[in-house]
Amino acid sequence: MAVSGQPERGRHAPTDALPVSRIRAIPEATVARLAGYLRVLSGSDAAADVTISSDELAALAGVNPAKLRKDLSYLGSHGTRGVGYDVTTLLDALERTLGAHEVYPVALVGVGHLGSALAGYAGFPGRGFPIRVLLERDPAKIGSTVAGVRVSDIADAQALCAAAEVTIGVIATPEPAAQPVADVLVSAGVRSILNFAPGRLVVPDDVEVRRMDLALELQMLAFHESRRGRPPARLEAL
Amino acid sequence: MAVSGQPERGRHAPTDALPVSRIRAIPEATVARLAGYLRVLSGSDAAADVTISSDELAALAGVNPAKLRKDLSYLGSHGTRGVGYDVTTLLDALERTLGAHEVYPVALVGVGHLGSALAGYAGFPGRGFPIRVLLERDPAKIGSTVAGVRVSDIADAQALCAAAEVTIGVIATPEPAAQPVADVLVSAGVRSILNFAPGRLVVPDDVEVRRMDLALELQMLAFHESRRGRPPARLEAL
DNA sequence: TAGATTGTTAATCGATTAACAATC
DNA sequence: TAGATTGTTAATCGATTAACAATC
Repeated sequence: MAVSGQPERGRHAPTDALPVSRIRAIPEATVARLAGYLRVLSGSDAAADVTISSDELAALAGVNPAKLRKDLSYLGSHGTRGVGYDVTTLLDALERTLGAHEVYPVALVGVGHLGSALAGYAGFPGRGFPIRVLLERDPAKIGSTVAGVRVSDIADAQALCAAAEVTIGVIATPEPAAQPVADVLVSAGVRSILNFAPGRLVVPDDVEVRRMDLALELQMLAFHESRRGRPPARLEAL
Repeated sequence: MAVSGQPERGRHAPTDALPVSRIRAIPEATVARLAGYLRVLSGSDAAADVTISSDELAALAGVNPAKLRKDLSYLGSHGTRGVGYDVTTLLDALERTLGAHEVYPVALVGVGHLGSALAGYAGFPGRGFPIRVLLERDPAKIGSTVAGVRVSDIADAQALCAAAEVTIGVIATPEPAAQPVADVLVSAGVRSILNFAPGRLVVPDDVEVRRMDLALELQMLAFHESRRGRPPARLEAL
């Protein structure tokens, strides 16, 4: 596997035997864009062609072609100089790297308006993320059925998540419950959390949290609005 | 206003007369963190103290103290060396810079499960973002009332948004409708859009779009899960 | 071979962080 | 004054982009 006789690149060589896609850590921003490329490529328009150039795909994805090639280089070499990328091969490499071939069972906590709406997304986008567990604290909701799944007691999180082999937890509770719920999910073995409650969660280092913070996003838009010439509707304080 | 007699710092001096907070463009990442500081400071715990140090606030917000001070320096000088930041003054500076004193009327498009849930957030977080207009394409929904607001025809977007002085548009439609809806909002004068539909919107340069892309976030979590030792539940293709 | 396009290097840009002089 | 903490500079780090040699 290792290149024999050649001087080694890195100072240490513990990753020599790993497949190419693991040699370098892929930057977060690149992963996000890779998901974007996968999405545009899967969208039937482009998939019809046998081959696609970095310029074409970059235009579809709305990014700089140099950045796109740099991004794709993290997958290894899947293009042909003078020709472009074979769409099928590239799709496969993207899916493989992103783990998009696999199924990630989801536990969703908080079956209020938002939680129910999320559960209703037909098992979440693209069938890779089936909601297998619904959890609640409110006894009035426990036992009911939402989107075809029985709502269970948050107290049973550990057993249910283990049985359903849950890998991703989604928090759709009111703000004050978010941190305790995260603690419960973590102790139930969940290592990936999507958080719809505002604010930051404190979790162990090996737990990945992605935020969907509506209040934050609105605040960012408000900032930009307030910087525009046009003054907003009305002033409150002051 | 300008420092007389002193050599000028920048090459050009067109911003000399502007208030301190506008002299430098504030990086996007900094704005996001500023919103975080505002949030922790408003959370009654910290607000009780008269003064707070960068170390304390940094700990509360979960960031590096040096970064915090750098971030706050974009607001101008509001701290006292040897003492810390006066909480009231800092809160005011944060609100002023972020435009959090002001009200930003919202138009929400797509009153399905997700849209209704969003509308139900009691006029959106913190009363700064009242939903004034609800828009739909489906005749069956037009005329109904959701969260106390009448659902109107998307065809009337322009008149309704103008009358309500809408500054922020929220897209909660199915994916294929997102781009046309964005076009409608833009032509209705909306310059800030929060998009819950997957994928990228094409808009003029002066329109700010923030994405809340559930599919993308799940994909990011899936990527990290697939890199862990523990193999996920089941393999699909291949 | 000539034309096209990748993969990668190097330059640029911007953001994070450490360190410390200024100063309360 | 001595101790504490800001505001800012400079160093570091990482990501973006341009440019081009490799090569189909």
